[in-house]
Order: sequence, then C-alpha cells, then structure tokens
Amino acid sequence: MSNEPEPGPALVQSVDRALSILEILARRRNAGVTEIGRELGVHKSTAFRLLAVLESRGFVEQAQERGTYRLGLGVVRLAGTVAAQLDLSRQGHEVCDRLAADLGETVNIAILDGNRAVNITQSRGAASVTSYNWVGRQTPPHATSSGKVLLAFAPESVRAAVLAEPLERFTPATLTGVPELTAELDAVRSAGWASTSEEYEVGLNAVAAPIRGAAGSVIAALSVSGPAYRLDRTAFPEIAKRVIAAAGEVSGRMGFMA
Amino acid sequence: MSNEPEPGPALVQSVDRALSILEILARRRNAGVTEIGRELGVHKSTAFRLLAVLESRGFVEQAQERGTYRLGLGVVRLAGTVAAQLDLSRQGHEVCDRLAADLGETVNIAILDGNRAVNITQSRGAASVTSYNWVGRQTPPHATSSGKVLLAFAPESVRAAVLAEPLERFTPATLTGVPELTAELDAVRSAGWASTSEEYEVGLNAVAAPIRGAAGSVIAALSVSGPAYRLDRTAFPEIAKRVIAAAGEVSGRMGFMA
DNA sequence: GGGCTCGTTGCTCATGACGCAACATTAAGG
DNA sequence: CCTTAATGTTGCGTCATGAGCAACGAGCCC
Repeated sequence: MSNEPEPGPALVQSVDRALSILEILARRRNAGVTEIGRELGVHKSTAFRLLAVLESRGFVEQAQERGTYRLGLGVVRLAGTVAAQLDLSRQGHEVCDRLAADLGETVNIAILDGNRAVNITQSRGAASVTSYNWVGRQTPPHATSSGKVLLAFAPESVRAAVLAEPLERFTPATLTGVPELTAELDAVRSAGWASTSEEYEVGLNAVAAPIRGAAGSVIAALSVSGPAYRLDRTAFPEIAKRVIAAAGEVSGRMGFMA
Repeated sequence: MSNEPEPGPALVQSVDRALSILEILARRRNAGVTEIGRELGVHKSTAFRLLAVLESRGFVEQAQERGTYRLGLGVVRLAGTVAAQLDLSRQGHEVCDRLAADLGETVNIAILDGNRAVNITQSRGAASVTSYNWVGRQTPPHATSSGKVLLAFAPESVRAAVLAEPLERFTPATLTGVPELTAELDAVRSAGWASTSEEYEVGLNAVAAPIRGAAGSVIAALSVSGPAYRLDRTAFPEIAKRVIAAAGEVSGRMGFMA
C-alpha cells in the first residue's frame, strides 16, 4: 500500500506514513491535505489526521492559506541539537567559500554517518558546472575522495564493516576489490589526502583532506570536486596542497593543535 | 497514558509517541530502548518498534554501542530544506558575532512562528553572563524586545490573535494590558526599535530592531540582551542605533533595498 | 557458572488507525 | 447573489495494526 516498498521487517505503519509526510514536505515545500493523501496513497482524512499530530508538535505548520502545510520549526529545533555537525558546518563554511572562490570549483565537507559519507556543507565556485546540491546526501565511501579520507582514518571496525559488504561499482574506474581499496587507503594515510578519478561519476574528479577535532582524531573530510577535464589527475598534488591547507584551517577552528 | 496530557482532539497515538521519542533524544542526546520506554510510559518492545521505523528513515541512529540511540542526520536533512530560516541565520551570524564582540552582550535573531517568537541564532559577547541557549526556544512576543518588533510589524491578524489571548505576566514589569501593549507597539513602529525592561525576566533587558527581506516586509528581529545593570534603560537609545545598523546590514544581505 | 539487565522477536488480542460518507468552507464563474 | 467544484474537517463503524506480554539471546559482573 505504501509507495515505498519495505522488504525489511514490518514497521509501525502510521509512523512510517507520518515520516513520509515530512519527506514529502521537504521535497515540495508546500502541500495540501488531499495532495499529500494522494502522494502517500491514503485517504485524505488519514493524511489530515497524521498532519494534525505533526502540527500539534510543531513539525509541520500551516501557511497563511488554510490547509496548506509546510515543515515547521520543530524540525529546526531538533536539528539544532545535533550540535557537533552544525558547529563543524558553521566553522567550515567561510573557509570553504574562500577556497571555492579561489579554485572556482565545488567544495564540500563530509562526515561519516554509520558506514556512509554524508555531505553537510557545500560551497560553489564560479566555474562550478554542477547544480547538484550534495548537502544531506549520502555517498559510498569507497568511491568518493571524502569517503576515502573518512575510511582511511576511521577505526578499524568501521573500515572492516565497509569492506565486509560488496563494494558497488558505479563506473568502470570504481575500486571494487578489497586488496586494491585497502592499498588505496594505506596510501591515503601516508599522503594525508585522497582522490577519486571518475570512480563515482564519469567525468567527476575530486580531492579531499581530513579535518581534525580538538582531540586530534579525524572528524570530517574537506573536498574539492570538479569536471575531470579541469580537475585533472596531474593537478591533484597541487590541489591537494590547497585542500590540506583549508582542512587544516578548519581543524584549527575546531580546536585542533598541530 | 502519555506523559503529555492532550486536552485537544485525539491524535494518532503511535505517531505522537514517535515524535515524543525524537524530543526525548533531542533533550538527552543518547538513550537506550528501555530508558525511552520508561520515559514514554510504554513497554520497551513498543519503544523498540517505534525506534526501528525512525531508524529506517534516518531520523535516529544507533551510536557505536548497541542499543544506544541518538538523533540522526535525517533530521538535519529536513531542517536543511527550511531554507529561508537557515539562510537568514547564515547571513545574520557574522553580523551578530561582530556586534556581540563589540558590545560584549548576547545577540539573537528571532522570527515569528505562529504567534510566538523563536530565536534562530545566538552570538555571545565576552561579558555575556548567560549560559542559556535561546536557539529554538519560543518566547512570548508581548514580553520580549524581539517579540515586540515582530508583533509591531506583523499583519493585523497576527497582532489580533496575540491580543485576543490573556497576556501572561512573567514579572511585575510585564505589560499585560491590551491598551498599554497596543500603545507600546505603536511606539515601536514609530521609533523603529523595541525594548524590554525586566518584563520577561527580572534582571534581563533587551533592545531589538527589525530585519527586512527583499520585499521590504519585516522577516525577523535582531536583539541585544544583557543584565539590567549593564544594559540600562538610559543606554537604550544608543544601543538601539547599533542594533538598527546591524539589522540594516542583515536586511541588505537578505536583499532589502532601503 | 549464575544472576541481572537490556535488546530483540513471536504471539495474541483489543483498541486505535483508517476509510467512507457527510458536512463545512472557500474560490471561481455566471 | 447563487451554483458548482474542490478541498478541508468531522463522526462513525470496522478490522487490521499497534502494543503488551513472555521468552530468548547477548553482554557484563561477581
């Protein structure tokens, strides 16, 4: 009945539906009861009731017109408590904006979320050709430069968990063998930076370096990405110097002492 | 059965419980299944199942130890879509940090949320004595400087809604009469700034000015708050000049043309 | 090893979620 | 102003889903 097939264990259906509503509103910005009901595949009265409880707790609110709903500030309040991530993104944004303006490419900060990499900030340069917003998006760690940095400096248990799963192929260049990825991560730890050459997306290259926290451990990765014709393998070492410098600056702001 | 009495219409109980879990985790940062069940007043297996669906959608995640849950990045993703607020907070932060450093007090930006004022940013100065984090917290508009600004420049229907409810008294100084509050809001509109003198909290004074958006309407309020012994009534006009200037700068960044 | 606590799962049942139908509200057109 | 259509909201009845109980497994401590 749900428009999202659930091959896993049965979930509390009504809660699942309510969460779907939040995601619908995140995507659409505004929507009415009937529209939400249609998209969810439930009767409008069900949609209305689910919205009522979400509204009573501030997760959604009604816009000026009657019956048009949008996400509410309860969501922002919740996010506000995920303090570490928001702090990192705030400290890193200015540095990333500067680097993006300098290089003209897209600069992201990513953190490890379970065994996935998640982008939490994005700064675009003038020459940036991508309109894609990576913020909040999960990426596979073995195929992205940020992911490789996060993996290389993660606890062994995290790395083992990632290596225990089949490594998905995205392009002909994706590293999918455990020995080659292991060797790559060893090289990342030695060099202090990582790269991806059309391993996640054909035509997309990136270079990343680790951001450290006050305790000295790697807490995030800062990456520069751009089209392969501009961000060419031969340019990687030079770009890496810049990326390492920027990541170092963010590290300093996070309390890291070199 | 819920630890939150619901005098209003019946809500979808299971969804209400799931949302309560999110709020418990927002408050506690980490919690186990049994603990959450206890606090929610439900059996731990119920808590577990509610957590399972929240986890499947990324709203919560398990920390390293098995069975310890915390808010997940799904929440940050959702908040990321409330673009207008986050944009305002990002544009305003630098200005607020500067003013806070200058004046030594606490600087906040607040927006109107229904008929409440909600703080969305906070910058602290060196002399700031408050460790209280106002971000995400709702305050009564009639008793706070930000609230008065937001009310004064809000549509008449919003003002009428606030004035139609009894105005709660927080201190002996709180304005609780409709005629006196109406007069105060008239004065705010004339002066272009608002203040509160121990009306919300004994010993706490604040001055606020409006932030305008590209369309010229007031979209937020920027306030400076501090202890009454330092932020004294006689200093209000001088402080107001600084607050108006900072609010004007944020307004410019939001696209407002004076 | 035993005891305790917590997380997870299977089972059962009754109650709460949900769909239907009716009513209320709003907007647009004649 | 009236009519129509669309959408939001509410009451009712049904049954499937949510929820509690009990059992089991895992981990930790003595």
